[in-house]
Amino acid sequence: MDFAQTLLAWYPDHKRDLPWRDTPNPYHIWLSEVILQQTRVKQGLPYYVAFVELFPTVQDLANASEELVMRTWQGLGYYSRARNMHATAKIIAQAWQGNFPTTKADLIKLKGIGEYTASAIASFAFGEQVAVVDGNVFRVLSRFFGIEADISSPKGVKHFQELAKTLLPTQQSQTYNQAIMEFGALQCTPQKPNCMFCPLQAGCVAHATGKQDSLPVKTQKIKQVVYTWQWFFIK
DNA sequence: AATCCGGGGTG
DNA sequence: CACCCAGGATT
Repeated sequence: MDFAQTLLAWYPDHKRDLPWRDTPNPYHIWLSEVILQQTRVKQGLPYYVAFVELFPTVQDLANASEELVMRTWQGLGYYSRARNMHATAKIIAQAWQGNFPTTKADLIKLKGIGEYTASAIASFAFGEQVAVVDGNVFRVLSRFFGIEADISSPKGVKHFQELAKTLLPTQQSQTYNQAIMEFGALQCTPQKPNCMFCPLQAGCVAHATGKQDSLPVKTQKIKQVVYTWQWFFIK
């Protein structure tokens, strides 16, 4: 069984039951994707529930006050996500008559929707044949194929995006995209991946070479936050 | 290409 | 404390 088929077989028995799964509603999918940017599912889930409850449709979000939108986002961080989301809701409500753009090409033009999110919405909501590449996918691919391209450089990112394209199955590409991300989140985790019980173990380069902990390669300037005893005196 | 944006969990 | 999280925008 090849890479994609193994993940497709693994997925049904392991996937978490999340409210934005198994829905074709592009508005709900978009909400979840924006909320989950650089945010763990456990932290984002209650915010997703709150947004759907307060703003059932994209028109409702568009018509909401900036103050209410920001207040609902309060505590999630990366606040430009909320401002961009609100602006994009207005664009979709007006220029698109409340109907989401249905292609990655059109989606990526919207504020707060980049390469990843455009691909995710196009795949999950509209079944477009595009590979979705997020932090989970970088990790799974770099380990399984033993790729040491640096994911903090545009060149490295491109390398993984090209590889991801070649792996995309012609059938069930949408489910496959969700499967590989879920696999990265639950099985091929950043620290202490569960290699002992892994359906991809036999073909995994990182497992064979013991490089699980050094992949993916990500070189980045470490921002040094200095904590000193002086803080103690700040009242 | 490098920086910035952030709260929260993990080892 | 260092690193990471369903990344994107700006410089």
